[in-house]
Amino acid sequence: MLKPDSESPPNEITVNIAMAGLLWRDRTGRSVSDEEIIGLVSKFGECGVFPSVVRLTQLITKLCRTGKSDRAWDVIHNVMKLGGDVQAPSCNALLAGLGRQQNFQKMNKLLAEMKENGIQPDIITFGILVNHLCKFRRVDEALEVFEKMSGERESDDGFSVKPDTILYNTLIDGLCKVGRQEQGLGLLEKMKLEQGCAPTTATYNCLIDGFCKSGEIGRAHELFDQMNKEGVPPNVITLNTLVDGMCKHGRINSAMEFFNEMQGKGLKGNAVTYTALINAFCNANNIDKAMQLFNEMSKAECSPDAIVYYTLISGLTQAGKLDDASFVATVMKKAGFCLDIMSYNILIGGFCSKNKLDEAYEMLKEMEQAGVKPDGITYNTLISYFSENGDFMTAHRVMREMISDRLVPTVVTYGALIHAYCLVGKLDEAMKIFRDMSSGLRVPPNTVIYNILVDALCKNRKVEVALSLMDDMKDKGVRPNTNTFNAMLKGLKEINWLEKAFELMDQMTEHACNPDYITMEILTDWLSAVGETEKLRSFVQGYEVSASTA
DNA sequence: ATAGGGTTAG
Repeated sequence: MLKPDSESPPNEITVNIAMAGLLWRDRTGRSVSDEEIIGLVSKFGECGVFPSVVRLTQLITKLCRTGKSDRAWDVIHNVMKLGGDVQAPSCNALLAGLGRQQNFQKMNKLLAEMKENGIQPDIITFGILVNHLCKFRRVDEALEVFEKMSGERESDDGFSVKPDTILYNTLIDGLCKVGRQEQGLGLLEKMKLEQGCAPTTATYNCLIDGFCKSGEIGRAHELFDQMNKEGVPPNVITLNTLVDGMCKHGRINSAMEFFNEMQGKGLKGNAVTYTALINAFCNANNIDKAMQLFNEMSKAECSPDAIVYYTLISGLTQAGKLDDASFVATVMKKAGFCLDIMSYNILIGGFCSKNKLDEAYEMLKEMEQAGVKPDGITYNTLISYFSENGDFMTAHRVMREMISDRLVPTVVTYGALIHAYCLVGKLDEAMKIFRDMSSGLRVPPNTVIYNILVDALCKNRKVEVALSLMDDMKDKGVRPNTNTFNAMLKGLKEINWLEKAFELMDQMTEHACNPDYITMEILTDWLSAVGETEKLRSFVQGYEVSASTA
């Protein structure tokens, strides 16, 4: 390694050349550890020689990318301490690293230290801060940074860096992603008033998406009209955002109409457009139309990608058309795509639900040949299939395979077994698994697990045991939901334990568990039969009884 | 900086 005390005195060039080599590998091809490079920087630094801004930034970036942002922090501080010239790009690299770790405390600290050390942050610095805050939905803090950067607050912590279009777009997107699109509109007006911050297609796309996601399709469409009027050209993302928004809010026909209208105007769709539409038609049980759109793609010179294939395979599987689904999988492979784990899982689940175990095994074999490892969901699907069919031996065997495959059974794995044992009336086995998972196996049961058991216990007239499970939930901090109470109330109705039912109704109110139509079905008959309609009336008061069919 | 699929237990 180069030493500061070699014949010629070290200078910036020496350290840069040394680092340039060492960041990758040294002359002999030996890989050099990060610590050696850090040591080098430190050694040179003590002689007053520092890497260039570019080299230092490269080192910081590398450290952050390999999860060593703590060391990156040390390096920056060391260079500062030794009097080296640290500039914004190096700090930005560290900020980005800290941002990926959601370490906002340190990000703020770094910003403060930049100010202390006279390092002028740039627009990128604030871009990183705002971007990461928005990504983790901390939009109010992002807005604070935004106000601080331009020094609008007239306080001494302003930085007088002017925001640009990208920063505005980031903020608007952040606001829209948390449902604050109205506030996003406010920023749109603000940026129009500023120099060099003209709204772009992306600005409108973010806003349109915000209104689409909140179901305000009309407002979204108004924005679309507005951007056209202002001469901001819509692009395929604008098109897709609106098409998807319409599809997701039950307006498939409007979506098709809009798509056709745009195509007529020369704005072509792409695979994303077709995914939205195919997905919508599958969900609306219109497989024919979905297939038709799929076939139209090649004519429109828009070849399907893996997601389009997945969407179709998933839709066909859900419609029970397994033959068609595996045919599409074949076409997909012929087109040069590989099925991913989700596609395999969908197909395996589909074959299991059709009781076609041979085909399911064939898929397993195929995925092994394709080098796609089964994951927890694959195993859970199989465990669920075998348990549901009463083959508990095989179910347990598959679970052991799962474990030897270094996968951890989850609450869903145990849930499948518990549910199946309950269905065949083997409550003892179910309770045994429940106790195992919560004690030794360290898989905390959730509401679903408790609901399966409470329901089964009540159906088997073991109401007292079910009640004790509800106490257990309380102890463990697992929140009951409407289904829990429904199961319990049904059990209480069977044995006509009225006082306990009243108690539970009060608890429902306390837990803000809205009664649904099942609750009402149980209570209406029962309470009117025993002349307690008044109690029922006061119970439903203040609730919107949901008409769900779940 | 902006658009699409998210599969397993009640």
